[in-house]
Amino acid sequence: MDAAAELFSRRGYRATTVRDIAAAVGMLPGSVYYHFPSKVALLLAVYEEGVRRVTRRVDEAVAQAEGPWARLEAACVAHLGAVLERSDYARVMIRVWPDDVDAPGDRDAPGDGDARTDGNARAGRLVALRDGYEARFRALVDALPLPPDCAATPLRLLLLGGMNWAQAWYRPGGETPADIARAFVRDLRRGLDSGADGS
Amino acid sequence: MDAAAELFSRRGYRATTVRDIAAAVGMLPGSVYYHFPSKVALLLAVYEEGVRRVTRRVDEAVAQAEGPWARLEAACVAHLGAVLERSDYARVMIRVWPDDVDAPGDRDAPGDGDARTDGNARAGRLVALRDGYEARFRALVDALPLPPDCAATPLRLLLLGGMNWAQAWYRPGGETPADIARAFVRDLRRGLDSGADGS
Amino acid sequence: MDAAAELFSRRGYRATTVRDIAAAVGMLPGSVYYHFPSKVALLLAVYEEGVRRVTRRVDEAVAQAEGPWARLEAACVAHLGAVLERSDYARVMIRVWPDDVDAPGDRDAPGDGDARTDGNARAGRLVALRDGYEARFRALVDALPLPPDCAATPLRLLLLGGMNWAQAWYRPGGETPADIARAFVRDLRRGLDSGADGS
Amino acid sequence: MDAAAELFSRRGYRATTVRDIAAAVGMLPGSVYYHFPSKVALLLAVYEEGVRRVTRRVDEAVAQAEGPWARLEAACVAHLGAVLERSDYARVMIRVWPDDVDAPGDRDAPGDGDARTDGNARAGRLVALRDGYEARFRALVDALPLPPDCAATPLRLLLLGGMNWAQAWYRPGGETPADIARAFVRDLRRGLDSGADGS
DNA sequence: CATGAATGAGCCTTCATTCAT
DNA sequence: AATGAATGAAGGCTCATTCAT
Repeated sequence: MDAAAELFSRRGYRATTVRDIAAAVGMLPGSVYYHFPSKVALLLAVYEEGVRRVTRRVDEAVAQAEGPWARLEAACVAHLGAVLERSDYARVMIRVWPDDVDAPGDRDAPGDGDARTDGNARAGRLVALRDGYEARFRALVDALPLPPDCAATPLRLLLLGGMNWAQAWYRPGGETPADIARAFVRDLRRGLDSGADGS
Repeated sequence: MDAAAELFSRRGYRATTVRDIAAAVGMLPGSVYYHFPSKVALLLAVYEEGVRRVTRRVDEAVAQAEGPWARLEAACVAHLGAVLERSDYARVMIRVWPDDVDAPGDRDAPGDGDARTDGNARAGRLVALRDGYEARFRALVDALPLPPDCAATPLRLLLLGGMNWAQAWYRPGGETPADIARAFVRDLRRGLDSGADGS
Repeated sequence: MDAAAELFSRRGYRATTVRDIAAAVGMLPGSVYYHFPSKVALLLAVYEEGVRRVTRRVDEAVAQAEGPWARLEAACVAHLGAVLERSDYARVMIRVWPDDVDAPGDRDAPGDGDARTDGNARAGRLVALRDGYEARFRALVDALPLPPDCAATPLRLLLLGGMNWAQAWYRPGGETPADIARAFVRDLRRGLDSGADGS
Repeated sequence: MDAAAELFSRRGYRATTVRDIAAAVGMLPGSVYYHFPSKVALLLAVYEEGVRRVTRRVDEAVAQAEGPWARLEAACVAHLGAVLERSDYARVMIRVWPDDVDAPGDRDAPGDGDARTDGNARAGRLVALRDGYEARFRALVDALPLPPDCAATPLRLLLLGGMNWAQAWYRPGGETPADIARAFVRDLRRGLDSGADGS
């Protein structure tokens, strides 16, 4: 029944109705609630499964590569493949913003109003899941033999962002996700400045 | 009235109600419709203004820089600054996915089903606006003195994606958007591989 | 399974779900339907049992008392005890209004519209049960040596109403139901007793 | 629009749907929410109005009577008239039990589970309103010249209960509510009156 | 005897939108 | 230029009920 991942990944969380999901599997809306207590719970389950799958895929790919750059490249190939083509579950991780799940009526909750402090539990769960996953990339990038004046953080953020954003422009049929991932890593690895001049 | 940009950028299109927007300016929901024929039209106006603003900002920055890398860097600093801090309008460009505006009831339209062909007019307008803007970056990257075997497209996509995705993790108070943008460009420009080994 | 009486008596008929009842005995909702054909049937069974129990209790109490006033008092002590403390089944008789069981969709049934004439069969059953039980009190009050200008009906209605309504304010810990019942009867008796005899 | 009182008083709170109420005034369900933020709020408004009306009626009647028994009788005539015939609003006070408005899903709320301690705010409001009103009767009964061994509380409870429960059996066409109320008071008075005087 | 899975009608509520004033 | 009142289509969710196993 978890092909609800397909709808969440394609239309986003809010634009997907429980009715849509039910209809997609030939059920009636009420029936969904036998399996999941709420729409949010369904999303959470899908999201978790997405993280689980992409994590396994990446871990396997990394395990088979040698050398820090090769490992990072393997991870990126796995990540981008999952996120663009392989798995609706993984796609959900990218398409759904954590705060999409905040209750619509919970605005101006009592309190000092710092939404980042008393942050919603559900959104928080999503963020935690994503963070847990991305820790892998942190480790991979930290293991790189980088020039002393080059910080790992922006590099990681650039790479992950570039891949995640790919959902905005990627269309099947052109270059494969694997090719794209390899190009990204290669661009970062070697100097792009052919020499000449500069600023 | 266009401080609706704030809500669209913070909560997304679907999670923002016309009521919210009206209330934010002390109006009643019906009154919004005197100024804009529909919620989508409002978004479009905001989106267009966002594109306009970020375009101007980028163009000005580029005009004052010399050399292809410096010009790209200036553009990135302008872009990231707008998208992260400066402008709710610009933020909307990133936060709102074009297909968020597709009519909820227009699903499974009859036809051959190629969403790219019969694509929704409103979503199409948004895409067109974004594409028009991103053409600047295409030109900027094409002007770079790149190694012969290095394609401009993935490079551009990586850079833009890295910047746009920054909305997902950026929090004010740390490194400035300008610093981040410069780090991104620098990382791409010079080689990151310190030499040693590889594979 | 008939500890569903507890829920009906505490929450009322409509506020109690079949799920609640099933869960209270460690079953699943569907399983309830092996034992009872419908929720209404369950209520009816509980209601009947309630009437049966309170009837037995009252009859026993009355049998052991002598004199019309003493018999009435005994009946009231038994009734109020059952209805306030002793039995969830009896409590249901008071808490559930007969028309609570009318089918929600059966409104504006075609016909002459006299709700008392075409009255719903289920509600009617409940009313009949209650009436049958209250006949006891009618007899008890009719047996009282009342002044000639004092009608038995209002007296009975006042007494029964006062007792039944006690569910609205009674809290365990204060005066006992028996004390309350005795006070009610005594308040009515003084002066109503034309003189003759008594308990 | 407050003719929703009619439905609440006739069918009870839970059995009355917002659709019913809207239909009764030729509206659509959503339109009700322009005037009241929720079904509970509507009930509260009706309930409050019911208390207000019955209070005014009783106060006026009491003001025109002289002597403690006459004042009590006047109050009862007013109360029973309102509750049985005059006002749907007043009827709601009797028909709707405060805990009918408790949220259906709020069961097993966190905490030690004493529902009477952490009682629901909405139910509490209803109880407070009713208590405020019934204080009048407390004062009226306390002012009665009762025999020393006769407690005012059970007397009041008997009388109020007898009247409120009348909704369960009263049918228009027979004795009038005023007659019934007078009979109730008279039944109680004879003998309860320590002798002195009266109306 | 009981469960797991599903149904379908209905519920309260939301929300973009309309329109006379 | 804005409001007040309504609309109507959904939306998430509940619940009595069914039924094959």
